[in-house]
Amino acid sequence: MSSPQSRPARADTLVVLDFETTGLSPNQGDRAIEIGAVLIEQGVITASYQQLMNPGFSIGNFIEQFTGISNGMLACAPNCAQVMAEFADFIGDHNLVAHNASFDRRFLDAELARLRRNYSGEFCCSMLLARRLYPQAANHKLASLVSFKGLAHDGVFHRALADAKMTAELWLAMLRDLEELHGLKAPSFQLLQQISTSTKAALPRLLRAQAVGR
DNA sequence: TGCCAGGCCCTCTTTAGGGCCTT
Repeated sequence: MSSPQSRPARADTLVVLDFETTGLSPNQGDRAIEIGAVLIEQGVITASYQQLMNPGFSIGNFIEQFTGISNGMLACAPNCAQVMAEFADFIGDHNLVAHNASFDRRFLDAELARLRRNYSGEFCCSMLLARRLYPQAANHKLASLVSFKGLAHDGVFHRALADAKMTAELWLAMLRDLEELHGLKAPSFQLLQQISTSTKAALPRLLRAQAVGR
């Protein structure tokens, strides 16, 4: 439940996060094995967090190959409870962004529920926003969008901090495009949530209304 | 018993089906 706020949250001050996991569904017993995140404050990345975590069982070969995270690497990592308690402190009460946020939100909720911890920020999905802003992109996978926007990256994919940094750069690029192409300077986080979940048909009217209202 | 993700969007839809995206 959102608490009353005196003014809308900024869209350039939030935490961008990414989980690597043992599979696709915490409801099927999957667990987080790595969390990576960056804090963006007023459009600048000011802090980062990355930690492997031991899920308590061996991960499958597919995940080892997919992420480059091995069972050997996880054997000496702290357990999920230790890491997620620390990470809950990192995110604080910031709003949150992730690429395909419904996935990361499920794992964040599941891991924090085990600790009886909670968080007050709201999620916005960079993938849904990119679908609205860049319908001409070949697809809306994170790596494809990074290439589509010509964003700098270090060639590492499917590791939590690397993906969180790329998502953050994509998010900042979308903020720039909203200002340059649509006249939306310093949009609120709530407006970006609204844009990301609007229908394709409703988007032009929404953007016009925001531009006119300024 | 048999199956096994789930949320979101799009479309010749809406009493539905299929594709995308995340690991």
